[in-house]
Amino acid sequence: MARYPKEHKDVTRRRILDTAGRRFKRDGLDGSGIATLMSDAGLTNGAFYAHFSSKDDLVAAVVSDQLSTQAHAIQQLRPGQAGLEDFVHQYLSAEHRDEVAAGCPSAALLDEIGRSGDPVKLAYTAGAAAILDEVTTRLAPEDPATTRRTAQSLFTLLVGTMQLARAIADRDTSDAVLEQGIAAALDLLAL
Amino acid sequence: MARYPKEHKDVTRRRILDTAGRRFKRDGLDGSGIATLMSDAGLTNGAFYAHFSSKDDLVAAVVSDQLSTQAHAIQQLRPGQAGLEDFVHQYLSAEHRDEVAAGCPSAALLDEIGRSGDPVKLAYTAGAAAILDEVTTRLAPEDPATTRRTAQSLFTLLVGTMQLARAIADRDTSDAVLEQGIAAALDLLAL
DNA sequence: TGTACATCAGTGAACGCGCGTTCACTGATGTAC
DNA sequence: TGTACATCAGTGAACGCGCGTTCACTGATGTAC
Repeated sequence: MARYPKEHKDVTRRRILDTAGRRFKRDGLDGSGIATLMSDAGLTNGAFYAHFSSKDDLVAAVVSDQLSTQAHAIQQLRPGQAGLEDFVHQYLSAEHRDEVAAGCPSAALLDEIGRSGDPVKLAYTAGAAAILDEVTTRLAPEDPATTRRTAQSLFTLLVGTMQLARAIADRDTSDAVLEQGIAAALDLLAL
Repeated sequence: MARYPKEHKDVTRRRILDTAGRRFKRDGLDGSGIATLMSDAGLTNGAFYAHFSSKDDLVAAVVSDQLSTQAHAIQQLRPGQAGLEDFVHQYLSAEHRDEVAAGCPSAALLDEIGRSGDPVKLAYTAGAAAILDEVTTRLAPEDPATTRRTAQSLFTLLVGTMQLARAIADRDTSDAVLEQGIAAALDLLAL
């Protein structure tokens, strides 16, 4: 197999990015090996280095891809604050808590990204800025400084709440954490 | 070496817990191996299983220990809300951001704890409840439900903000994230 | 008080395994003549 | 149109290494006589 049409390699790369995104979020960056990941993508381990120069390179690419996907999803919501309210309900749902692989990359990986090298952090920095910009433009920008603060508060509150809900062993307590989080996030938007 | 006075084994266990706490927070749960960890504690790998039945058992013990240490630290603060304001400033400081090994276990490990098994999650659940109780009792309990919500909001906001600050490559941007986080957390306490 | 023995915290080599990465190779296709 | 060749995405075995865990052993101490 080779000499495929031009787009073939791009298609494969995309498949690796999607597979890696799900695996990383489910099993962590350290908990996901190249060989099993490539096997999940229907390839063998050796093919990996035709697409990425190292695991770190893949991690940076996945972080970048996942965050821009999330920024796009936020763009697609109902316009204005109403969209953010929808987002809060989606984000702090039991479904999102239980579907880590398909969920928010920050909730799944943020502390591991903090332990990563500069290329990964740079990818995250750019991606997070795009998301915060998107949230900020949705909040009426009467007072830009305070609005930026509200956007960041909303983001960190959502991420922290989801991580807490996932770390709690008892389902009822975890559900209650999500409910309190929703109320707190909506309060924040109402200010 | 053996047949030490009664307390000797407890002293060694404590040393392993402290060493493991620092390593886990710095390098992650998956990123810390038993052999190097025991070597840091001045012992050889084999001795580990005289103290813990498995790595998971150690992780659960460390999580429990770290969170109860944090609950105690919160107890020692100035009484009432003033103590919580002090805590916000300590927590969202550049020093705390840069000293992961000595810092908050939730900021360093929360998403990895969410990926762990039930014993670890149970240890976290109990530890987090103790911390939230401590914070709740410091907030005037006029309205217990709302107070609990404020305690949880403060906790998730602090953890999320610290993780975000650590994941950002640019120091100035990270400093700004901490400042915004402090303002948001103090706003929350002022309500 | 002096000696023999039981205890058990800690030693260190070994186990099978999966890790990230390298590399000589394959073989279906597009291109050149 | 038909044949020879170059391309290169993907193969799969191999590398040295660190992982979590097991286990026969050591040897300084407390205890029994």
